[in-house]
Amino acid sequence: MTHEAPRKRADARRNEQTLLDAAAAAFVAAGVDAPVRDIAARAGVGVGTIYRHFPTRADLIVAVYRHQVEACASAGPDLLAGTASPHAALAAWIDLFVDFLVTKHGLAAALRSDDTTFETLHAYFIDRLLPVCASLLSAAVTAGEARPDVEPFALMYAVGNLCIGAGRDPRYDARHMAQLLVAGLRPPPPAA
Amino acid sequence: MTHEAPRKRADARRNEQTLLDAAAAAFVAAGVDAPVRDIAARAGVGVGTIYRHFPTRADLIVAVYRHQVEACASAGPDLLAGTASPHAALAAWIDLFVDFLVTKHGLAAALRSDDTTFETLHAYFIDRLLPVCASLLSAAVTAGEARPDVEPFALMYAVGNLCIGAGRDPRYDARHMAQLLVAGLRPPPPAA
Amino acid sequence: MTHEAPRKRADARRNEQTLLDAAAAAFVAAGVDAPVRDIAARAGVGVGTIYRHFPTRADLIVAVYRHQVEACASAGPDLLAGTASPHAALAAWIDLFVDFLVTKHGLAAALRSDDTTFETLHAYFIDRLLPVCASLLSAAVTAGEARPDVEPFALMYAVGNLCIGAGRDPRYDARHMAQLLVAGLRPPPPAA
Amino acid sequence: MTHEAPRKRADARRNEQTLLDAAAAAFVAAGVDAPVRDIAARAGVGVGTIYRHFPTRADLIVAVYRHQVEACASAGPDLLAGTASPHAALAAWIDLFVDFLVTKHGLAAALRSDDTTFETLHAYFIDRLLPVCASLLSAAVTAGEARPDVEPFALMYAVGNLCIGAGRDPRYDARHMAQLLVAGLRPPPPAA
DNA sequence: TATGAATGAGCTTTCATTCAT
DNA sequence: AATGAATGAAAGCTCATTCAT
Repeated sequence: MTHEAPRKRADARRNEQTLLDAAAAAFVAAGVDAPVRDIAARAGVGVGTIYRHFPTRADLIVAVYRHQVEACASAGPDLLAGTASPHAALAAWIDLFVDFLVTKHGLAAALRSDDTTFETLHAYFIDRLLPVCASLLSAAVTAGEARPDVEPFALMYAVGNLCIGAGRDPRYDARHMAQLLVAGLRPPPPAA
Repeated sequence: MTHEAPRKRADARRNEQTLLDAAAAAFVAAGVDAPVRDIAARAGVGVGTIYRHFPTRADLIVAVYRHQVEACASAGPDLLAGTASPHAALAAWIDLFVDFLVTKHGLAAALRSDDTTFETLHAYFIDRLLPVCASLLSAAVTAGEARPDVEPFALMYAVGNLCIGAGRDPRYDARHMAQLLVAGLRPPPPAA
Repeated sequence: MTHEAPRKRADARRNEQTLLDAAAAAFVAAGVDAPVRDIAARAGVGVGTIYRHFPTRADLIVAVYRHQVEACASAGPDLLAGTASPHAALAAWIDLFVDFLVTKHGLAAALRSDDTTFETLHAYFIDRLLPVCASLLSAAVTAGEARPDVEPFALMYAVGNLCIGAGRDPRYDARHMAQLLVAGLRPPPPAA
Repeated sequence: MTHEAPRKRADARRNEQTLLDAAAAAFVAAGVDAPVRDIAARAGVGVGTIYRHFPTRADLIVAVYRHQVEACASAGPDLLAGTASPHAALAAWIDLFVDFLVTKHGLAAALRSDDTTFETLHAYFIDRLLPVCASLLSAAVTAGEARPDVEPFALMYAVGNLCIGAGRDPRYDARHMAQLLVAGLRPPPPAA
């Protein structure tokens, strides 16, 4: 309502965006545990500023990838609605998820790190994406297109794992492997 | 005369085993990049002793896991000979491989690390196990029990990845997921 | 506004001077390859601070001695102008140079070290002082007061060497020996 | 008198000679502070053997160079007897001394090191060579060919210094500089 | 609120030296 | 007497994190 407050907020947001862009760039170049100093330098700010905005590294990573995680989350229902079969919808969604992860150097590995710094990060991914994955998987199970003995958590964890190190060796195609895993979800044909 | 020389060697060997045990323990606790100091402390020796026996970290890691890698490698042909179908043999071998990896906390992750220290380690695994995996997979393909479009390297890499972080979350069962992947190898049923 | 920026810089500069003093003291006590940790301890700072200000050891050494090297360099022309003969001017300048070196315990030795860390240091000395020495020597040669077969580089190198270890043994007077060397520069009297 | 003792002594001497040769080689390759291990390896013995024969590094260095130091020492009187003038004899002897030092990489520097390990080494050189230098210098003074105000110790120390680092820079010729110094010993011509 | 200087823990690696065999 | 395995002190360097300005 006053002019002051909004203006400040706008400035702050611009500032924060600069930080996020810098972090994203640093993450691409050196992985998600790029030195704080590098990020600060890219953003043209002091390290203190980063710590003020993002107290832990997980906060920063989450902020950097929030948009894309959200996009991935919201794609779930659309795919379910617009794809021929629930299994195909699940496969397509997994593809999206893998695409996201393999392009974020080091992110998949960070999700598996036992460094407690990354617990928050892990939790965020589970929080936002697990329900989506669960509903897709559940639909497939209901349609008889997937075994009922696979938990959505395990599936997501597995797919996340398959993305680790992807891109470092041309002989390894994470997307292909993830699709193999999804294919494996189909109920085995009745042993005639 | 014949007693003298061996005696020293026996001691040295015992000592080396102590080192390997300590390293294994440290690897479990802190991953394969556990500080050399920690390993030395666990073994009750000075750091110099570690460097004397294992000049590079890769030497140490390979030594720690050599026995089990060799056992895994030699199990391949036996399984192929003694199992009902090639696909079942492959599944059984993958099970062995996963069993090995999931009990070596941090090893799977190290295999994916881009730390150059681990290149030798990675190479050793590929060297010893890839041919085994390849022959099993090839037999399955020949028997019409597996798609021909999956490279053994990719399969091993994927299975290795699935083992990362296993045991940290009870909701994730790496063996189960690996078997899903193997199930996904089966040729898709002809779309009748 | 004009006060803010300078204040920080003033502090930093004071700090840097503390560092230089500490380094100078450490160099006296333990030579110019005194452990970084020692220097930091003397200055009452962490090692990181040293690395921040002086990324390489050569940077630190040059900084420590810069003032005096510059003073020595600028004294050359003055002496040439204000002294009775070119040879006397050269002798006086060499005296200055020796005075500088002998009071910097360990510096002369470092200039001769084959440790690559010191290459930059050596280069700096040559850069700043060699031209000065050369002009003095050349004037003496022109005046018929010095043999033409001695290169300024060799002369400086020799004088530098004569200063090594000076002060450790009371029976050795580097200045005296340097003057002997300068005396030896005079052309030999014609063998009548 | 018995056969045993002499034989043993002969063996021991041979062994020691092997050590000295190895040390000499290591000194050439890596200076007089070459790692003990290198020397042991070259000699094909364990490090313990070196320590048994030469408790301190100085002992080893002295032993390695003893022959040559003795040769240099005994050359003094011969030169004095067989050279035209005492000054020329001194000059020739300094030449011998410089030749010796510049071919022993790092030796001149070790003589100036303030590492207490090398005190013995320094003492040995002074012990054996100072009297020789003193008698040559004294003869030159007596003949009116050298100033009386230079102590033999200082002269030797200076010449030793001039040899430091010789051979590392082609622009520096230690022998030339030493001869300059010796030339400077001549009494200045009477200021007519 | 932003800055970036300072801190110091932590890791690797090298050798001189000791001492059990 | 010889061996060489073991020891561990040292030293360099890198960041994550704090905090005075």
